[in-house]
Amino acid sequence: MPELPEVETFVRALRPAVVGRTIIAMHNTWPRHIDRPLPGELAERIAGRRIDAVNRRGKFLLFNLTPSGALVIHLRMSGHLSVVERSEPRDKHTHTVFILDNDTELRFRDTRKFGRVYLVDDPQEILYKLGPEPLSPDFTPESLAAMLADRKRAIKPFLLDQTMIAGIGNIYADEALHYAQIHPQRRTDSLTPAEIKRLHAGIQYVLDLGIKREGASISTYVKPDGEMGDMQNEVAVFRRAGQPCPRCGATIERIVVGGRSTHFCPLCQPNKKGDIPKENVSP
DNA sequence: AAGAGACCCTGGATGC
DNA sequence: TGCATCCAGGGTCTCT
Repeated sequence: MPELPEVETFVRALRPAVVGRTIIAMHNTWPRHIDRPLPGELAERIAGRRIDAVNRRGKFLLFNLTPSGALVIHLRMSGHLSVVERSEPRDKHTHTVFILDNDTELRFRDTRKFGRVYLVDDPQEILYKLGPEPLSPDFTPESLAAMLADRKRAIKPFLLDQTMIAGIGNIYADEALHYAQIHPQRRTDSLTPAEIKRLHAGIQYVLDLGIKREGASISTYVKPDGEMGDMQNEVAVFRRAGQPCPRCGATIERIVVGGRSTHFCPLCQPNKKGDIPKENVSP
């Protein structure tokens, strides 16, 4: 499932293929893919606009358009974007297509159909609720500490809350908590300064590694070119229940927290404040 | 504030 | 072999 590193991988791959291209038409076979405006109106309005930049905010892709506006895409569970020759046959799950001015097209394939497309004047219409970018300088241990102290909930759903921190999904939440040796059900206001520092480092470490490895091909995700990412080989706990923890060898468990399957090591992520076996402290 | 549950979807896994 | 059923998973919404 595309999270921040997977979306970043799409952005980097698409950028050279679409920047400077003009969209000449849009085709859609699944109207619910288009959040706003109505599909017919989007097709009419987007034709003739040029893509000037491709960026990411949280898990959203942003295509800046000239003379105005932005195309915003969220891939949700199974979305995939690629730019291919128009002559290439379309996959049956390709529901939205932007035809470009050089005989290529930007294809939005989405098996689960949860993805969404928006054409807006100002992306803030969609993005205003998002929390900070976890890899930006304004995300610091201090800013994280302030957010955590302010509420009383389990840390795992906190990490998945896009209004707190933008871009973390189920894989990277579990991995960051394992890195930081924090139990997923720990209350946000119970974390010690040392734990918060480790969590901050863990979030940045796993997301950065995810980007370097071009995403985790664990369920359906593949890179824009159809190849698998490499992050699935670096994963310590996610979907590894029953297997040994790479840090301490204990058996990884799966529980449900906030309605999401959650994977953790019961030995190096104990559910007690500060209770970390000293032989298992990470290097 | 925050948790629980429903909803949207399909393919893969499991059950019979 | 084949059919029915369950489940994951991000985000949004409603209810408590």
